[in-house]
Amino acid sequence: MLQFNNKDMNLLILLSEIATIEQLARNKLDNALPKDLNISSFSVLNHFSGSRAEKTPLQLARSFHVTKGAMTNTLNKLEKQGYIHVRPDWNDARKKCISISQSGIDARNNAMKSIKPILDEIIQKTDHMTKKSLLGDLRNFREAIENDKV
Amino acid sequence: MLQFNNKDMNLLILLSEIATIEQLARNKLDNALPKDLNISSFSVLNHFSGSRAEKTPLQLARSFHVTKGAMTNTLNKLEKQGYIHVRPDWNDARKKCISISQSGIDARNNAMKSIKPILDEIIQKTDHMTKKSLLGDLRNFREAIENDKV
DNA sequence: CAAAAATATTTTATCATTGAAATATTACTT
DNA sequence: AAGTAATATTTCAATGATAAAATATTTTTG
Repeated sequence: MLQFNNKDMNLLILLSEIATIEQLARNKLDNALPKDLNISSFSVLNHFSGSRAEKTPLQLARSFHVTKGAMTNTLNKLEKQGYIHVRPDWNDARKKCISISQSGIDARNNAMKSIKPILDEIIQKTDHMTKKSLLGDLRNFREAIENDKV
Repeated sequence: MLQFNNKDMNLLILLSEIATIEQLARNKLDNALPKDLNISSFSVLNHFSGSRAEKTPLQLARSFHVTKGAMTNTLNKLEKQGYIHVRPDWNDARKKCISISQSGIDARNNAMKSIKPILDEIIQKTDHMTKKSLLGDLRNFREAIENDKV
C-alpha cells in the first residue's frame, strides 16, 4: 500500500515528533517568560550568560540557525530594552559587536526564575536515562542534518 | 558562577538542540517541497495517507499541536487546492469531517518524491542505533512535556 | 589602482502562527 | 422547555520568521 520505503516514513515520524516537542516547549516557555522577553530574546541573553565574549549579529544568527533579518529584529529589541551593548567593530565597519549588559544578566536570571517550575516539572517527569541518551543522539542527528550546508 | 542548577541548564540545552533540529529540518523540507505545499499542508496530507479515516478540524489541530485557527487556515488552503474533502457532520452541525481526495493522495506522493533525496541523505548520515533509540526517547520526553495539560 | 566579488547588516513584503473574541450548535440543569 | 454551559469552527490583530533586495564596507583580482 505504501509506495515509499519504511525508512523514509520512519524519519518523517521522527521529525514530526521533534516538531511537536518543539512547539509544546516553545509555547510553554513563551507563556511563562516575562512579557518583555520572548524565547528568541531569552535565548540570546542565555547564550551570553554562558560565555560573555562579544559576538557579531551574523555569528548569533548562525548559532541559532535563524536568518540575519530575524537576528536584527531580536537584537534591536534587546538594545532598546537595554539588555545588550552594541558597538561598531573598529577594524571592520561592516560588523557590530554584541555583548550582554548588567541589566541583561539580571533580566536573564529573572526569566530563568520564571521558567524554572516548568523545567523542573519536565525534569521530574523524565527519567534520567532518557535525558542522558537523548542529548547525545540529538547531537548526532543534528550533524546529519546540518553538515551538508557547510 | 551559575546561580541555576545544572539540571535546568542541561534541559535548556536539550530543548535548544531540539529547536535547532526542528528549524533545520523545516527549512530543508520547506524548500524542497512543491511550491503549492508547505510543511503544514504536507503533514496533513501525509497524516491521511497513513489512516484514511475522516477527522474533524479539532482532532487534526490536536494531532499536530497547533491552534484551531491555524488548522482552519491549512484546511482552507487544502480545500481550495482540491486536496481534501470537507463535509458537515450530519449528527452534529458544529463539526466538519475532513478526508483526503485522490488528487490529495497524488499531491502527497509527489511531495514525498521531492523530499525523498533529503530524507535519504539524513538516513544515510545517521547510524541505525541513533535513530532507533531516538524515537522512543523522544516519545517519552514528549509525554513528560505534554501530559499536564490533559 | 580600479572593478568586481565577497561579506555584514538592514529593509521590505509575505506568510504562518498565536490568543482571544465572535458565531453557531449541542448538552446539561432544573 | 428555558437558560446556561460546553463544544466546534472561524475571524482578527499582533507577532515573529523567511527570502530577497538594498546598502555599505572590505577583499580580491586583473
